[in-house]
Amino acid sequence: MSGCSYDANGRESDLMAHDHAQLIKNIKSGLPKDEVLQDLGDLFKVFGDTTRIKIMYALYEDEMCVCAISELLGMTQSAISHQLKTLKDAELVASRREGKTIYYRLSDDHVKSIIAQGYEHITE
Amino acid sequence: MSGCSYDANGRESDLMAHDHAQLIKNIKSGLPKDEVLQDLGDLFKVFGDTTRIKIMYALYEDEMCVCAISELLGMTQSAISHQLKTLKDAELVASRREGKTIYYRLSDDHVKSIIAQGYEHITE
DNA sequence: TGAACATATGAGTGGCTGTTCATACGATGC
DNA sequence: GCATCGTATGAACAGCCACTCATATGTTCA
Repeated sequence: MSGCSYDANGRESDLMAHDHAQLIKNIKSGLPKDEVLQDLGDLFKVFGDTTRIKIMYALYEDEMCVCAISELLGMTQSAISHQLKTLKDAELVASRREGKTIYYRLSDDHVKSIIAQGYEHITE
Repeated sequence: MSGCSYDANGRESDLMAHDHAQLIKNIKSGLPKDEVLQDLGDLFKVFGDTTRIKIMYALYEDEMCVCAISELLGMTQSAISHQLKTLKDAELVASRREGKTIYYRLSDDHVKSIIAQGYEHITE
């Protein structure tokens, strides 16, 4: 397993250098459910792509239509559309239709907060 | 290119349904440098994995050694060590040595903020 | 209805990434 | 020195993901 000497049943072993069992039990009880942790990872996965970051930044101030985003980023309409779907599935952007055009906007203030925190981290 | 009718030179075209050129110029000037956007994506990529999320959550309250984390998550010491390296390279965790044992901790309050914001987003 | 426009979507593909396995490194105690 | 413990690391491999290409959907206008 882990390699260091602990007692898997929760009792302290003579070989133990530090008390794992109790610590682990405590931390384990404080952790969110696996499902939540999975969802959290999935959410940040959506942030973890430069194209999607650019899209979200583009929508930071105002809504934009798909072709404007495509032009702004110098990328295919198809590529952008696929990414917008990903963003929408994660409920990070929302859209409205106006004739043939579909305008996308950030759906949430969390998006800005998360990006802002990340920005702070890398620029400090 | 994008498929919708805009004038690539920045002038309005008769076919244009909405004024891309000026909008794009404005937004483009407000965007962070490509390098920064790349770094932002790379940062969130680190958050975008369940194992690493679990590790960060485990370190939320207190530091832990590698083998304790391994045991907590029920994963190989090697797997955890690899992920800790990823986290350390992103400066999300820091470590200190105490004899043979190496303790890891969150290196930054941004980590907590980012996770907290993400948590809010998925649980609202 | 048909043509043009704006966007969406499915399949396919190359590149990235998380885990495993084996092994190396560093510290402690004998 | 040598054995052992705790951790790090390189190679290899499987699964995933962002883009491309072709095509479909939905809207407007004539």
